Amino acid sequence: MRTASYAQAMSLSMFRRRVYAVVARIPKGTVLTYGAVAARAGFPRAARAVGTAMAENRYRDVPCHRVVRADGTIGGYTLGGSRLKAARLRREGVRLTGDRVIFPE
DNA sequence: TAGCTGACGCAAA
DNA sequence: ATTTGCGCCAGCT
Repeated sequence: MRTASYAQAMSLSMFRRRVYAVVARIPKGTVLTYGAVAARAGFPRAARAVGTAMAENRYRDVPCHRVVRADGTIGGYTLGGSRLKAARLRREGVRLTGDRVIFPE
């Protein structure tokens, strides 16, 4: 099932609360890398764990498709595959070349 | 407590 | 451009 908001979730670890809070604020049309999310959440070396947290995200207000790899490649997308993830990003205005994100400056 | 598993990151080959 | 290897870490068994 899919809860409306991560903020209402009652049994999330502190790590995931912070991570989801960061992802929830990523503006439409922009992206952050897994590592950047980890750093902003206060766990600078937990990029990998952020990936796991995204893979298990169940909240509508956590736009996990806006989190991509540091080298610009899309990264995974449990619901629909990286192909759909790229499509959603393009639809939001994110610049891509093939399946690679073009980071602004 | 000890292992194992990934929507990762990065350097090296 | 790819692939491999290794370090990292939270979460689960």
